Amino acid sequence: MPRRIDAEARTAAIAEASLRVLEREGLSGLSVRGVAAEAGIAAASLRRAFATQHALREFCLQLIEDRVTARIAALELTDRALVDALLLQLLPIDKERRLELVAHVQLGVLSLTDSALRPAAIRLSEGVDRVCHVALRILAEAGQFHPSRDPEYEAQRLRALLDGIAMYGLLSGELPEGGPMLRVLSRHLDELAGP
Amino acid sequence: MPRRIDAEARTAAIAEASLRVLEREGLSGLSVRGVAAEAGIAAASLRRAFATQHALREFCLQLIEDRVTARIAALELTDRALVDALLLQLLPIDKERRLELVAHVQLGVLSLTDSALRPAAIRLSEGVDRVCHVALRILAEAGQFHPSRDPEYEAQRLRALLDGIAMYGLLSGELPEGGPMLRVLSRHLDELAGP
DNA sequence: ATTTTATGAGTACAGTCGTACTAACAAAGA
DNA sequence: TCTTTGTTAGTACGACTGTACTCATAAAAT
Repeated sequence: MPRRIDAEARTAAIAEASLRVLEREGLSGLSVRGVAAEAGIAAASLRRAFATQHALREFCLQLIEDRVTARIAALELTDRALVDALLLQLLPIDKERRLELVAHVQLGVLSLTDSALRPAAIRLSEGVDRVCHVALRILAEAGQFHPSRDPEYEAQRLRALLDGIAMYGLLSGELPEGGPMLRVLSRHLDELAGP
Repeated sequence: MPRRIDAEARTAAIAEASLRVLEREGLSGLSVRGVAAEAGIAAASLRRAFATQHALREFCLQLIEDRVTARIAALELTDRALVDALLLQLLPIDKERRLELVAHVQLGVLSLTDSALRPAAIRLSEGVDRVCHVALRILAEAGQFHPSRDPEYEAQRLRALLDGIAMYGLLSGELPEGGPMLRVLSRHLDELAGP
């Protein structure tokens, strides 16, 4: 009957505008009017797509996970090269990934004091965990993970290392492709092949 | 002549109230009226101590550094036990350290979009770096850092690992003293003694 | 006792916030 | 063509924000 619109595309466009606002202005910029202006729509239209601020914030976290997942799924590599590419998707090595990461930590920090947002933040965190586990399994299948090493320990260590490198990259502005911090990650992965 | 007051104690009390507010309510709670109420003083008095919001936020970061530094200086341990204690001061293992860390990341994330706050945030970050370097030097002097290892690489790796564990601890609520994440750190330090 | 200062409480201003409306308009299905 | 739906734009409300005042009071130094 009526004016049909692609609701999914709308919400996705709004959420992507939200990520841009989050990176440029931070949490305080994630307002109804601000996001609507960034998305180029009326505030009332945004309000139709997301009835509350909480719904918008929650969907932003979901979008980040979706985007990272999609990029990872599109990787056409194997073995160590795949592991490298996998982990790089979670680090601020360029503008696109930095955008996601800034938005991610902004909402993650908000979730520390906004209990309603914690489930979504924890879900995203578990996704990072899964990536680390998968990365180590790929290394193992490629024979680049020494049998004497403890997979669970290494997974948790890799996860912490990854997060720490990401935080460093965010604070220092950028993570140059061949820079010292990425070399730390690469060297760490190298060592996993030995005992 | 006049009613003399301990300005230092006043600003410190205000900043400590700010940290409590930051942990309980997050960045949006760090308002003039909110902090003044938490500190039990009039808003105008807070405004006398800190003329702008930026001054207050900056001083909070400074206070965090001072508190951690003071705790570290008070440690009366040696060798590996000192290193353990040193690094634990930067992790959310109890309420006091969690308070500091939550406030730290809140302001750190704010500094991503508030360039005026970045110098202070970077200063605090460099303090963490120094702690990591010192920790490795203590290990080396205790003979628990294998000569074949690269000190600079290990310092950066330790720093990222520490930050990552801290972030995990914040998100998961608490870091139990003998929990898996602290065992990761301990085991990592163990490995530094070998080649 | 007088002077000097910081305090507390209060008021004010111009913004922004989330949320909730209304009303006019545009487009697609029946 | 008519109906249904989503769009804009605009308004409104109460609450909060940073900043900037006033003013009476309490306390320390002279």
